[in-house]
Amino acid sequence: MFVRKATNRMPGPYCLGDLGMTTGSNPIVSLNEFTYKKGTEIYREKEPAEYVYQVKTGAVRTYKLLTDGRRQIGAFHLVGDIFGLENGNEHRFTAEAVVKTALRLIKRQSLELVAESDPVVRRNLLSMTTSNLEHAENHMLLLGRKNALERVAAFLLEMDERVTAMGIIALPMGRLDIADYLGITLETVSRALSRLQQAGVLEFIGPNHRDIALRDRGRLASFDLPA
Amino acid sequence: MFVRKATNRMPGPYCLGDLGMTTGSNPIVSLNEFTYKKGTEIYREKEPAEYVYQVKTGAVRTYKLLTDGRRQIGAFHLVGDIFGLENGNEHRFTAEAVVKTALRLIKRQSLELVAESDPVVRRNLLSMTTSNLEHAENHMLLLGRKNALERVAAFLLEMDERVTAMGIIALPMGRLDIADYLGITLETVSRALSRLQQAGVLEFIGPNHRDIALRDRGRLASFDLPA
DNA sequence: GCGGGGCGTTGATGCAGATCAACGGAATAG
DNA sequence: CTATTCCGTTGATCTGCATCAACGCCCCGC
Repeated sequence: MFVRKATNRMPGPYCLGDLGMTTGSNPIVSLNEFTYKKGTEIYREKEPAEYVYQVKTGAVRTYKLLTDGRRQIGAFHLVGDIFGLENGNEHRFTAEAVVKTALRLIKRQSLELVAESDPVVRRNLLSMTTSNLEHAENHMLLLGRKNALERVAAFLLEMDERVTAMGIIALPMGRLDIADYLGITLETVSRALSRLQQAGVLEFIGPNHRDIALRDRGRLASFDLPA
Repeated sequence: MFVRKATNRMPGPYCLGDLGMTTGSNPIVSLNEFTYKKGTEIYREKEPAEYVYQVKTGAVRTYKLLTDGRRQIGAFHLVGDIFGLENGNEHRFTAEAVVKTALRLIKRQSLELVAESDPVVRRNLLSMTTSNLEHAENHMLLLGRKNALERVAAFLLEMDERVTAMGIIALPMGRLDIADYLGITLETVSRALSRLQQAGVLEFIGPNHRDIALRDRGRLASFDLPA
């Protein structure tokens, strides 16, 4: 039931680049780039946090597991997002590529060195942590108190602000990932999406039902946070 | 069903003190102390964050509400805990006194002023935010993927490390607060506690069933994170 | 000290979502 | 191009927790 397929580790990173997060004239920090195949592990929970990552292409999921395989995805990281930033010394989630994904790697040590002297970088680092905290706080409300339809509606609205090109949400992740993010099952996700489609709130564009056009954002929002 | 009693605001704070968080010789920051009656609001979600608070006595709950009254408590703040620290300008939770509570108030502005020049304070502030994030991340796993018994077991183990005096957990909050923290109902909390009592894992000490002695922490832990 | 509301518990019942199952179409490997 | 596996959907059934209800004790105010 809760069996998960083993994921392969990828070998280490290789290339160089620059730090997208800093503003204007900042010293160069040690940078690499690397590509991960779909489903491969980027780092594992409790592993020492050596790098911070930025998504160049693709998508990443970060999650925690219970001993019997139940999984809670904490966040999806899409193009441009930075993840893997820890203030402690080890990662608190496992990170995997949802699809073929290119990452920019920043050596944590070098980043901390820059932060030491640059108040702007320091501020950005803090505001990243704060954003993560805020997201987690909102997600606690969703996981603790929203019903299935509300969760899926909230998910679509979140993705609508993040993966939309020309009004179409192109979901990189499958139903199981969505389910494990929302704390429900993949069947329940599927049923909720079907209901929203039948209600005329959304439309599936492609044949694989991962491309979604929102037809009525107002009504979708009304499925979340009900009166 | 989801009706909540209105909570009264208390007037502003009055007294002075010192900053418990700083290490050793630090400049004095603007400090006040104030007492809140049981159930009174300390600040409200979306309100500008003017102060940071430290619990001197009592306990505080911070929560978010849905429009129909469903409530998710994000954290309980017990003696010594600091809460209300926001990096943005407004509070993201509502805070209420669980019982009669004495708080130390620190003007946010003065704290930021100190942080500007003092790397130690800065580090402490960051590590506080990180602790909050870590707690929220663990709580997402609980809310998304654990069953009722596992949630209550996890709650007891968390409280065991925080409110224990002489091996006895003295819970300041009622069953409804626990339920809204764990994303279940108060009846389910009560039933889980009864089950744990009958299993010999815990014992109610007083007559009001808020004082609990853990008799078998190992078995309690086995109810959480099951194999 | 006494009365009453609040809180915790327990039982009966209901239901949203989990689980089990089957199917069809699409992506992928060869 | 074809075979195979994966993925999303839908239906049937089950179940853990929510809901509804009742009761008794404790605690608080008077």
